[in-house]
Amino acid sequence: MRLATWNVNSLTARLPRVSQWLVENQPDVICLQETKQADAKFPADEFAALGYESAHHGDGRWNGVALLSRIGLEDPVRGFSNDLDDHGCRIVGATCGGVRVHSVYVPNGRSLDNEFYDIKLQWLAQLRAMLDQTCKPGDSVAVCGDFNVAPDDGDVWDPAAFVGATHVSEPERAALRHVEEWGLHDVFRRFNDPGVFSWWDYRAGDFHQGRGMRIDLVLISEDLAGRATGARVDRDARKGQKPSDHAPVIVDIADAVLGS
DNA sequence: ATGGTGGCCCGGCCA
Repeated sequence: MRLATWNVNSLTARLPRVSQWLVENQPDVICLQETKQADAKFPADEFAALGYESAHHGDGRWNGVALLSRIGLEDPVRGFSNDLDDHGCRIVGATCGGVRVHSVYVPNGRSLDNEFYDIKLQWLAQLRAMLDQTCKPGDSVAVCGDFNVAPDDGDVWDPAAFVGATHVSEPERAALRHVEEWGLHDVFRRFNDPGVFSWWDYRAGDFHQGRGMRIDLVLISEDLAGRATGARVDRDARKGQKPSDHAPVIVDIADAVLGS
């Protein structure tokens, strides 16, 4: 199973690049964030022509998340599934090939003293609560998306530049760890050194200067993590004409237990 | 330099 996540920063602006990327990279499941589309505008037909079923959760101008799968897509749920506010279409889940997959776009937080920072912490707590309420230990689960949190200082180009800023603060890192402590593994660093990033600001040539962060995560349950065979960022997708400010993250998972 | 770039959609918000 090839599982990917990509914040596309407007699917309307990015559709040609996304379609081409699907053809070239052949993910079985991909989670998209920041589609910035209403459900009626989501190009389900174009994805269907490429072999993907899809579920989208968006109301227009901001946020918007989607799941695409070519290995089945059952029981889609838009929002948190427990009546908690997902603050503008930030989570969609479905069962794909026996794995309960969630595409998430965690609120940015803006700044430590901003009300949206508290909403970010609450949102991560709600994500954990949703897992507790809808999934059992032992289930195959993936939570993939733009978490707007760099898990540790090795996921930031210069930790000193972010003192007092969001994405690196201890409370949000703790909130992310609490999600992982449900039973999810961030396997990326098993296959990559520190300093491999998934997002670079559009401004000031940050991408070409290597000033990025790893905030796009693929979190997978124990059974899947034990079968992970690789993880990478497709930096090429951040290059060229009209890129998203995020690059796709890909994790490959073997179908059977390795070495047995 | 308290900026910068890009998306939405046209003045200002959001990242």
